[in-house]
Amino acid sequence: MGSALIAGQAEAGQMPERARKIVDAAYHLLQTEGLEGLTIRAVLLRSGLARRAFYDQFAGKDDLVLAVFAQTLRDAATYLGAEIKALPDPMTRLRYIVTSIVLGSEARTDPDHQHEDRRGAALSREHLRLAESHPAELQSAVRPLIDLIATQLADGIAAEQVREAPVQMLATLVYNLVSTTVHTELLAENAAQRTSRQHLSTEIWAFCRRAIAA
Amino acid sequence: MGSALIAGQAEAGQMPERARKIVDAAYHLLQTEGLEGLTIRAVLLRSGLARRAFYDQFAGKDDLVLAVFAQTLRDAATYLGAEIKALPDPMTRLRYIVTSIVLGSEARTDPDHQHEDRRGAALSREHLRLAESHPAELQSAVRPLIDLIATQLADGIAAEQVREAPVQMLATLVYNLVSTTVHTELLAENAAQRTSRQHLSTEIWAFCRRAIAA
DNA sequence: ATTGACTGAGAACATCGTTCTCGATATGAG
DNA sequence: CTCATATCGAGAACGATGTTCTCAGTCAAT
Repeated sequence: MGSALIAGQAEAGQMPERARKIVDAAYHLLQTEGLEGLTIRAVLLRSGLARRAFYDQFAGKDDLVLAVFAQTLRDAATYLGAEIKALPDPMTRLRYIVTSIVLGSEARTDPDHQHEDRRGAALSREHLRLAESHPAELQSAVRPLIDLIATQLADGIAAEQVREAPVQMLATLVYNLVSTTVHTELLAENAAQRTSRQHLSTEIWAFCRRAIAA
Repeated sequence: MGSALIAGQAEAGQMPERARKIVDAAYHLLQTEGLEGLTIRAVLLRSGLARRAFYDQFAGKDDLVLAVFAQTLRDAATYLGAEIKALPDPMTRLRYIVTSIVLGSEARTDPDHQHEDRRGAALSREHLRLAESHPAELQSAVRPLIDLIATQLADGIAAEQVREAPVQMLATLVYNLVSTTVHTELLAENAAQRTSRQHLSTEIWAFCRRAIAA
């Protein structure tokens, strides 16, 4: 489980094939090399395209990052949205969403997956910069996942499991808390005094649950 | 109130004068120009020092940012630590700390203060990058404020106002939530559909209060 | 006064995002 | 089939940045 959170090849959509190839290259580069490795030159090298082709499809690097952002979150929301259908009530669903984001690819030492955090961390890092330079685009990129959370919160309010509050804002708080904390904590941890991921996931959920509970 | 949160000239400490001048220049540059304006060349221009002098005092740009980070948070912790002494119980103190961070320089239109968010936003933006490249140094830079929060949480537990939980982790969660959310929200807001800062501060505190309450 | 370490000023280098140039290739009209 | 025009790949070029290097000038100690 959780692996589909990061599976995402660019879906067919109405995106030109060129753009799709570029986003795929960036997606993979972010995963293996981190944000520092995501350069236009590297993307072009990996996608086999020309410089010109890139600037035909994207307004600039920010535009590309935004596209990767949107795709990752769209994939995650789609995957989680399907997973939680089987769960009985809003609170359980929220817990599943939150812990899935924290646990990500299950913290296994599997070398195939050890880099999967990097894209998430990189995107979190870009969050604030994009919020400053492209607020509208960022908001719409994050919307799928925020909306998924907000929907569960609204259902939770209806079921009187969640306190009455602005769901959009509550959802944003939850998302920000989870995404930035996860990457701060996980990156800061020395293998030695390592807070286990499972433990972190439990604590974050306890925090969120109390914060939103009726 | 709140203005001392960002007053900070570099305090005397055991820091060489050269380093202090550089940090001061960076501090001010970050405030007026934002992260994009913080370049080594600009710092040198503003401080009147030579390139060599900079690399004598700091290992690189990251080292400088870390120093600004540390100073800002140390100042904030010192200021808030003094302010809350007058307050009666841990929960009230926590509320004061949280809302002070959110409200920052009181959201006034005072042109002297309108840029004060920029440094905070810039530092938040650098948080994750530094967490990845200099985890230990970052942690010690953030420690003063985290510790201040953790102390109130511990007092709160003793007074049975706060649930029993790992205070250090709880403090980290609160700090991350507040700092990143504030800057995400405040930067994303169009002057039109603007969530008022006061409102945001109330919501965040409600969120935190419930998350930590006994 | 001479030597030697230190240091200021900035040239130089590598890398980045972005733009520009140019020649090849493809395409459509006559 | 030929030629004119548009399209596009390949990469040079530009400006900015972080970092390192060079080279005098300065200042202190012997």
